[in-house]
Amino acid sequence: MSKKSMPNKTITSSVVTIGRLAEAAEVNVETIRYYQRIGLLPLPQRDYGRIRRYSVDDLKRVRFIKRAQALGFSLEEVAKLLELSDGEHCTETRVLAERKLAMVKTKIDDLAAMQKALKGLVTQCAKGSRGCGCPIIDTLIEGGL
Amino acid sequence: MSKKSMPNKTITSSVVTIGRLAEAAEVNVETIRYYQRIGLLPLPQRDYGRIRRYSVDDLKRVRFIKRAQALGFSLEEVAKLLELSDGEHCTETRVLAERKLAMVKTKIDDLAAMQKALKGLVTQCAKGSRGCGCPIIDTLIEGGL
DNA sequence: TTTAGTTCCGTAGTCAAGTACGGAGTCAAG
DNA sequence: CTTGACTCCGTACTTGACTACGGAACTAAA
Repeated sequence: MSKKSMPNKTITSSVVTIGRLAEAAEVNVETIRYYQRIGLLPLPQRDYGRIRRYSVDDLKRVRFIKRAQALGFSLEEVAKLLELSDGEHCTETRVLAERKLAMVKTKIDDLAAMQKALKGLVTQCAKGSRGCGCPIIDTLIEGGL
Repeated sequence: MSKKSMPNKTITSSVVTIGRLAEAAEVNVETIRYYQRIGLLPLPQRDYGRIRRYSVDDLKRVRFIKRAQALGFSLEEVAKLLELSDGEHCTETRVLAERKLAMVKTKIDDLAAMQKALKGLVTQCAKGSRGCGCPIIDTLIEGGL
């Protein structure tokens, strides 16, 4: 049982303990408990004895949280995104979704600009031109000195 | 002089004090000082008297930092990105740039997936279909239950 | 020349997001 | 039925990224 190995750990049994969930999601056990405390993760029923059992859905949820975070969303924002999933209240949900969409679009545009700059840099460096700097800074500026 | 107003404050004079720089970049004065302390922002010479003067380049730099942060880069990563700008050491720079490029690509893909999910949600909601939830969570999962 | 409004600098406090700890309870294998 | 690994829970500590504070120095306008 390797601790940190092949990309993407899988849960074979669909009902596991916190330890195996954490391992599969590649986070600390305490992180799971933390997410429960702040309400980001539901505390599952304890079907078998005193110890809680987690499902594949829980794993998906944790992974989603982690990746959304890597995209610059705070846990509070992630919570909002997750709310959309199980949303009633259509109108409300829609407004929120549209707001998030705008946010996402900006991020994509910014990253695309950054990508372009980095690509340019790599090309320059490949050519072996000396002093291969590039004005990366300019990539994320939308006017207004 | 409105404190928080029109998008994108401009620096008219190209040589300003820390207060005006902070205002233009829409950050706290202390944030500027913090960035200087950790070496993210160069401390400018004090040409006129004891007080430091900042240029448009400094403003650009702060704005870049803020936007890169919003894209999920830590200040340490931002520092690396900025190093690329004034980079000598072509080979090294290139390796780093390529690594960052991969990172950026992943982010863009993730965001694109999220965008798609959100769009789907908005459409569903617009149709007024009841119980308009969507599996946003699934958007950021690349296989491996 | 006064003086209100900065700026400077060091140090300390805050907030989000974890991480660690310790003792008691639980479970599964031997 | 013991034993070693794991879980539970509360509380406390840590880290990254600011944010606030306070007193001395500076600067520009009246």
